[in-house]
Amino acid sequence: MAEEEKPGFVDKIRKQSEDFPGWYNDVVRKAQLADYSPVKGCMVIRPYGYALWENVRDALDDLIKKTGHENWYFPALIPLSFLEKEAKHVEGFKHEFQTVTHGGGKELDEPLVLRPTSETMLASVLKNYIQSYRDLPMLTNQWNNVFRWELRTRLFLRTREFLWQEGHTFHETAAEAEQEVDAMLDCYRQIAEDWCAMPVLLGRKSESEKFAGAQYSKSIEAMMKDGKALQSATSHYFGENFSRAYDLTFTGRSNVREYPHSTSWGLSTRIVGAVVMAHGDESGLQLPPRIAPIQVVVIPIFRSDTERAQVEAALAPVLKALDDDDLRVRVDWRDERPGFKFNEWELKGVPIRLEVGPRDLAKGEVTLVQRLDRSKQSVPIGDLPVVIPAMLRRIQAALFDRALEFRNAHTVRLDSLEDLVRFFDESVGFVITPWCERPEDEAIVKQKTTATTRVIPRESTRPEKPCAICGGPATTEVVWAKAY
RNA sequence: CGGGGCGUAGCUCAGCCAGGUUAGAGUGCUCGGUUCGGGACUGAGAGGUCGGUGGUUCAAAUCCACUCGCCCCGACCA
Repeated sequence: MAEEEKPGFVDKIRKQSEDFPGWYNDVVRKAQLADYSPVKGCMVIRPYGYALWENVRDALDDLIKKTGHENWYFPALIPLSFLEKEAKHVEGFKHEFQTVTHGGGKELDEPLVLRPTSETMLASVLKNYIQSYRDLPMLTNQWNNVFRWELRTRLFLRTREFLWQEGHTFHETAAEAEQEVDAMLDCYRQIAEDWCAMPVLLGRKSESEKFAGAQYSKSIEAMMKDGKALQSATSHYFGENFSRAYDLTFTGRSNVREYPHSTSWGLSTRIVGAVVMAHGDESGLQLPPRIAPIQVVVIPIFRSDTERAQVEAALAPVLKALDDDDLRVRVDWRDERPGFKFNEWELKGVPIRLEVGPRDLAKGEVTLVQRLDRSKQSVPIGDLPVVIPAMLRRIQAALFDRALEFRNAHTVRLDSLEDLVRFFDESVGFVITPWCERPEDEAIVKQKTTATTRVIPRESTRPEKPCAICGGPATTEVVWAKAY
């Protein structure tokens, strides 16, 4: 019988190939990553999803600390007047404010805004700690929640409250601050590529796509399996914008008051949604081993109490072989049939399944099955300490390679508006064109295709051909895509 | 915020158009038996303010109005 015909199949997950958004919702909820909550637009992150986030978080926290930053914590409530000091910033965010107006049953003299981001709080607070060039660079980070009044929400991708880290730094010179922007963007590239196995494009955002209040923004962009782009982290250069708005100054080396140059950069729980959509398939999640909450799930197989005892005894040396702090192993002793467990752990994306049953025991071996392609192999128990870590590394690399191959297969270079419009009419993916950087061109393309500019790639050079949209002299290449 | 779709058991849904016994199915859940290498079978059982409010009617899951929520597509949006 085909899997689709089996009773209850429809209760599992919708097909990725037929209904991508429905598939995404099903996978997130049925793999128990997250769920809807009693509060509109806000989600509950369940233990399996939170463990996944923790693994990404810990890896990034490590990088942030290794690059010299320290973690702080700042208040979640920001006086409205703080936010209003930087005109473009407040203009960009005011429609998303969620505001506390009452305390102790009385109306507050001044409303407090639930932080949508903390540039204004940081500038207001850090001016007390920055007096001299000797206090710079000030390299801060905080892990927190932020609130934005989104009109259309999706689990992990866009919610009214979400978790992230926001780094904020202040520097003596523009050059040093700009280096910081690139250095942190590279940390994000490492998290995306080396940990989440998602190849990303690095580059600068267009003027119309940049962060409110920034001089420029950079981002990493990943391709999802439906060909859409997901902005997976951003890094912003503010110049003196925030320092001036908050009158944050330091005494420079020549004894004059100067404005420091600042940056901010963030990566959020959205990355979890990215991992789901970058690697998942019809059976559910596929988690990169380095961030998988469970890397190896052990399925004992037995038909009687006698066999159960035999399997249990045989499992002792297996678990001992896998007893490594760097290996995350779970044994599934639940009273269910093996096939049920196979399907469930595939839905949850566990990279390796280790089966131990009578047939294996007779040979002194176990069966390893890779989530990647369901390939099976028998391995002597004694070889597990070597075979398992090697297999996890190969799976990690294979997921990255597969995602890169997918992206390459869905990326084209085009030179005209007609070709670009036709591409988005009948296809999905990234389109690279020469561009003159006029915002008017973005409006035209968006109106015709709903695609937007994602990044001006870091490595792009001035093209010889004219702007694909208006025919004017092109100044750069740009990547167009439909985006989340 | 605009357009479309949908709210009936934990989940997926039927019933509504054409109002009429005690509101159903599958799956899940609890207990028992047989099973167990790709989503088992079977017996018994628990589980529902039919999203909410108001209206029409002898009678509303079903018709009407309002409202709340969810999903999709847009707009908006680091």
